[in-house]
Amino acid sequence: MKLAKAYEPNEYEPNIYALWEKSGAFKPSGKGEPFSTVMPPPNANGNLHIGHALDMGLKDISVRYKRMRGFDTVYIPGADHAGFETWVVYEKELGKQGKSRFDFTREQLYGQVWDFVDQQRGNMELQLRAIGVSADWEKLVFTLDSKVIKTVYSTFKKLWDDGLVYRGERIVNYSTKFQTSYADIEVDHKQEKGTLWHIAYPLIDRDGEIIIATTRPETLFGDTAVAVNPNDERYKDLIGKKVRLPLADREITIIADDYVDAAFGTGAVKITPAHDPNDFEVGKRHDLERIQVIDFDGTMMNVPEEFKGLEVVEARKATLNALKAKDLIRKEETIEHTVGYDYKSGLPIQPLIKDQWFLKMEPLAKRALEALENDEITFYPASRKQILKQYLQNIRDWNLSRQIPWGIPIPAFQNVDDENDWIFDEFVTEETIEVDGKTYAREEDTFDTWFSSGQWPFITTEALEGGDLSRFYPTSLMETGTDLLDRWIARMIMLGLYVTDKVPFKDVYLHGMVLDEHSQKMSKSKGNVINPMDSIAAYGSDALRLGLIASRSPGQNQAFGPDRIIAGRNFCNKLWNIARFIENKLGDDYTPAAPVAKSLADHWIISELKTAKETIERTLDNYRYAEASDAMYHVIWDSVADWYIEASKDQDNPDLLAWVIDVSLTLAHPFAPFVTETIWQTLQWHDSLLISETWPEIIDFSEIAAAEFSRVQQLVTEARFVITSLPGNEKYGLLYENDSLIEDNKSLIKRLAKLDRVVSTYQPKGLRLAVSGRDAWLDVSEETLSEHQVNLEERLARTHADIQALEGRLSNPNYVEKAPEKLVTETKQQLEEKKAVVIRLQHELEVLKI
RNA sequence: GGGCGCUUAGCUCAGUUGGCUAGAGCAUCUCGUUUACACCGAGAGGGUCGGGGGUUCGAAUCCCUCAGCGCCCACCA
Repeated sequence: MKLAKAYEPNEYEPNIYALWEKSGAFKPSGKGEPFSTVMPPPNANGNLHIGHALDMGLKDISVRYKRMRGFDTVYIPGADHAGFETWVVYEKELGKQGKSRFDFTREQLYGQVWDFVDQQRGNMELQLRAIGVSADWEKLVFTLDSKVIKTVYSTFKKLWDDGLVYRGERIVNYSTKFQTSYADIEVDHKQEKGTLWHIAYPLIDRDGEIIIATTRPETLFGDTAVAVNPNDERYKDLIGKKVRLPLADREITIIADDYVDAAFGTGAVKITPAHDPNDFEVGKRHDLERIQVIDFDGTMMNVPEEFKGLEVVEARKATLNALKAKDLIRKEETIEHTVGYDYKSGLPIQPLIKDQWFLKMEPLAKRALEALENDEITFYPASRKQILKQYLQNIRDWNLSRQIPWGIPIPAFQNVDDENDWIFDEFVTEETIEVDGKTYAREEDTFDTWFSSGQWPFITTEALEGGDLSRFYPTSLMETGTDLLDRWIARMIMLGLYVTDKVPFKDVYLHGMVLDEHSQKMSKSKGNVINPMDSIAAYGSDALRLGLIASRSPGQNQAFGPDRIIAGRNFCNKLWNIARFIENKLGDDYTPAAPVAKSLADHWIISELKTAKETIERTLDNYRYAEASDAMYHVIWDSVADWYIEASKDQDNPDLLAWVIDVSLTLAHPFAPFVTETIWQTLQWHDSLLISETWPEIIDFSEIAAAEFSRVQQLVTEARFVITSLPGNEKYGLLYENDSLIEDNKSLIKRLAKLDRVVSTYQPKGLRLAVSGRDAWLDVSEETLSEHQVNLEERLARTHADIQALEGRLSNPNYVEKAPEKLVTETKQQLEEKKAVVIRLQHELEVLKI
């Protein structure tokens, strides 16, 4: 088959993917040591972004590489119902239809979102295929599959039985926009300027007032105390006295608590247990009443009529106005403080009291810490392990409840006659159940998505059931974004250890964010988003993958622009054209025989491929993808294309040429799977799939012959350099004296250096190629030669400087004694070579002067 | 307040046990229609590796310090 002049990825990629999928190449072989990785399930609610392309691409490189190296390999794909994330998207859809969640029952909503997600999912899975992931699709797990729910429930039951799960009234981070609570780590903290208002609370039973300082005056209606530090002399005799709460016309007591910092504000703090986590704690210590004044929809409640129903922002203004009217504001100061925001809506998070299911994290974190101490998991980059440890050391209990219908229902029921009587039951499709003659009502909340995601490795490998993938647990590699270190990685480790007694993965690779070409975060609003599907359509899947991994190191955010994709595209085309040349050279009826190195170039290219292969192995074994890709790129472009192909136009060795293309394609396959497989399929001597090939074996070659070829290269490079610096563009001949290397490689050198002729002579003249270290001259005219005197002198000076540096090093006794012997020997050798060059150059200059 | 990271060529970045003349892609300049490729070939220019100090025979790499940038965590109202 004849190849088109340029590689057109879109013509081949879908067919190649279908070929792989149909052949069963993605399935584990059942032979060899297991290698497994689990896809961080993309949200089933939309399109993949560039970060997915990076994430999936990196993993796929490892998977393809390990598969070729004979591991029993599996890449388990997934899709995430993405509870809250999907819910937000769906609620927006409802809004467009003029409806709200309150128009439907929980079952109706669940069904509707299910259908919505079902439509989106197919699209997402097609995109994963376009990216080229070699995942075992038959093993795909959706986070709402029954087996997921079953495992999640059994884990919850175990936690319940072990007393690690509890229901409690706590201040939770609440999104009034989406009407659900968040986990602590989902709150976006922003440092900003705010106002600290000093407000006078009049004393009762005596004259005077106490001035409190607050940034949230609107919560004043919920105050149930004023607190001061017990050691604060200013307020000592006020402790226990009562004040009149302005506007609310209620009496509250001044209490003493160590929590209060006498140096901050006025040293007196209003205590609002229902709307501030610290005040909540103070309230517990002093047994204070909790008055909720902000409703779950973000409007005021339990307040005087004029404030009722106001949004928080409005309520603040109204409260301040009312206080001003009564002349109770003593001072306003600007302060820097941190405000928690809803990461999704951008609105402030309201701390509100709610009964929620919590998980006691300390015992779980303790085991995770032990595993980290014991180096049971290797992190790439290593520094993230320390960060994770710190997180685990300061861990807080995890709020598992979400007030959204889209998710896994929490399998708990409450006795309708006794609010403290909760039982575990999986019969969540019923609103009420009867147990022991008592009626129990279903918990309406669902689990935080990350509670199920946190069990992903042992769920997907069916480690608990001993399914046919259970041999892959613990998984080999977990690869995801750095931003998921605490919300996902930490939880997988903790829950993995808790449920299976094993760490869920051996290696963790964390990649940074893909930024735009000016190092700005990509976002729809900035309009700087690179869509992976657009890139694939324009340049091909391999180009995108090559571009994304180039020069990227773990954990580091990195800029990315079209230049890199284009460089990847160009490489694919280069590979394509190497193949075209070889196909043309070998002909349609070529059948390969055992390759044997004949020419110097043959020995050299085998040596080059060997070095590259070893580099790729060493780097890929340590997930240094960029370096591996770089080694692959350069051996193919620089060594195979620029030198070996050129040399083979002069001295051909068909069997070795076939071997070189095969090895090149195999080495490149993990990085550029589509183009390499496409080419493989067109080479008529293959009837197999490249994806299922084994990693190349290097054939015999002579180091000496390979080194000889390097010398030919040196001479050619020197000749090219000198020729380009000469005026005009005439062709020159090469003269040489008694040099068998040149003699034996005459026509090769002539071709590579584009010389007119190469002839042996006893009377050399012209320009000596002194730096090449050979007795060779370019046959140039006397005029050209004298014009080149300056050039020669420059080179002589440079060589002298090199010699000085080398001699300096060798004259240092410490260097000679302490540096490795090999290094010292090399230095000596270099010195000798440089000296020889000087002699040649000097001789040349003398001749010129005559 | 605590922690982490970054600062290397015009741009974006590699450089993992300290060791040849510090690399890549893109960009720039010169030349090139050679029977794979202009999505190309040949060649070139461009860096006191943020500043200062230290350890070492030897530092982009290790230590200290200063400066600038970025991120994460944390209940100071």
